[in-house]
Amino acid sequence: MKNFTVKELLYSGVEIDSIVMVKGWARSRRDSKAGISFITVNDGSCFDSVQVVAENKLSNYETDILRITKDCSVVITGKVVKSLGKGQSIEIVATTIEVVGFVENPDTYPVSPKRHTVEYLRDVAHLRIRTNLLGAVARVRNTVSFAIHEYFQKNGFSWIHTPIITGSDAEGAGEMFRVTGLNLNHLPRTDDGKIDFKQDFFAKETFLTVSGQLNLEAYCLAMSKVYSFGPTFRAENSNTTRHLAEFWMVEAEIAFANLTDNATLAEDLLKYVFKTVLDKNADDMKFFAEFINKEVVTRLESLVNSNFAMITYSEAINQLLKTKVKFENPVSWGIDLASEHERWLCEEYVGQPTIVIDYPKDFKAFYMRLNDDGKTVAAMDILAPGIGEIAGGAQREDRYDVLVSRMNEFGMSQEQLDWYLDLRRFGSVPHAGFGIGLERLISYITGVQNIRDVIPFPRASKLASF
RNA sequence: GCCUCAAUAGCUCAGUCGGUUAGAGCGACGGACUGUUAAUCCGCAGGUCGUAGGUUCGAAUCCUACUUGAGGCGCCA
Repeated sequence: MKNFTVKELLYSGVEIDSIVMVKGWARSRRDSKAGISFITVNDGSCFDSVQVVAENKLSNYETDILRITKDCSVVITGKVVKSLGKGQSIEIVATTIEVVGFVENPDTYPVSPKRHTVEYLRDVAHLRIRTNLLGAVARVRNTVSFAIHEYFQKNGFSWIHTPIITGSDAEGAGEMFRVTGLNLNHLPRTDDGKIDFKQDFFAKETFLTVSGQLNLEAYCLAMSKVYSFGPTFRAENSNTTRHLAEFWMVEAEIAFANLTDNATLAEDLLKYVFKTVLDKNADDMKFFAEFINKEVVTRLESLVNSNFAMITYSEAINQLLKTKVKFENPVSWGIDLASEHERWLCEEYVGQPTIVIDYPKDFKAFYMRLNDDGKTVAAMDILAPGIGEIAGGAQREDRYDVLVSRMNEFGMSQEQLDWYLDLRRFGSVPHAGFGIGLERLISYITGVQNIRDVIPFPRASKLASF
């Protein structure tokens, strides 16, 4: 007898009268005194559950089947029939139902068949996957991840596994977690009382990566089109709906390219991902549209068929100065855009994802290419309504002298990044890249507002359970 | 890190001005009914009111500290 996933049963045209086996978890049980019970079974393969009809002539009807509660694990064998009821085209008339694992204490089982808040479900992250919401998120996350690889692979990019442990403390993207093999109770000291990292595993200070970009640039200047996709770590004590201490980031880097090429690539990638999700996860997206945010489907559909808006920082400042909307943070050329400014720009002024380019050099990273005006750098941020910054990137400074002087402005030691400067000495080319926060992207796609609900087991300040 | 708000049944919440035995919905359990699918109806059980102090004749309610959570800001993806 063939084993089927629920998805195969519901959507692969399994023939009526086929004898099948399906395994999963009971979502609900409803009894009819006519002598039958209805058990819906979900196995995570798709949003919908398959309905199983259990007649009271089954040998374990009284002893087992009438004791089935939400999330008891079951193995069903039976015949596929056209459904007599509404809500599904087919159902399974069971010949056997084996309850593999009952749920102890169904009265206090954390994921009872009722609405739960996402805040509560975070405390039971190991069980929350059995809800419609978190199951749908998990499937979309998978689709997004695979689509990203698919896009790059179809377009000639190589996937580069940039290191997780880094010795560079100059990446500048944020506070870093330390990596050490030292015994924290007996730290070796140098003569002047500082910690002697020469005795540590790597014989130097090391950290978890905050970005694979610098390493990725090295591969870019040999392989032309590269990307990395993996976990990233930031030790910032950020307490928001859009920050995590451990998150996944996609970074792309292209050679012989400028900022426009970069923006085009990012936009094309995002559209591909949106289209793929709409295509593969229509039922999950329908659920988000119904229960989370009415607009998640329509806004993705319209994005796929339109161009992202692009605006320079200077134009953005002009518009922010023109509007009658009052901001907490005063607007003038030279300020870093605050959340309220970004939100107004993409939500009110433009109304869709917006690429802001050419920021003042003073608050952007040292590696961004200085524009000819001497005041701005070739940076770009992609802002998404409801989320804020979803991607950030830049054309890189490819001129050795300019890069060195920028590093000096930032008070950075050349010694530390000598290898990075080498890339400008030996066959340097204009190149550009960007990073996309995977969780922010999923948050935007699904409408699930808190980033902690779109990653399986969130790590954030004071949060490392499970 | 800063600001604001919150913590009462398994979950979501109500609880008036500080006053007798702390309530509802959902869930669970029992029953009725039904090809049901967020079923419906009836019934029953379920509480050290986040923790520790304090004020008071009396505290879920007022005060202090702590813990945890949420939202906003900053940092950013």
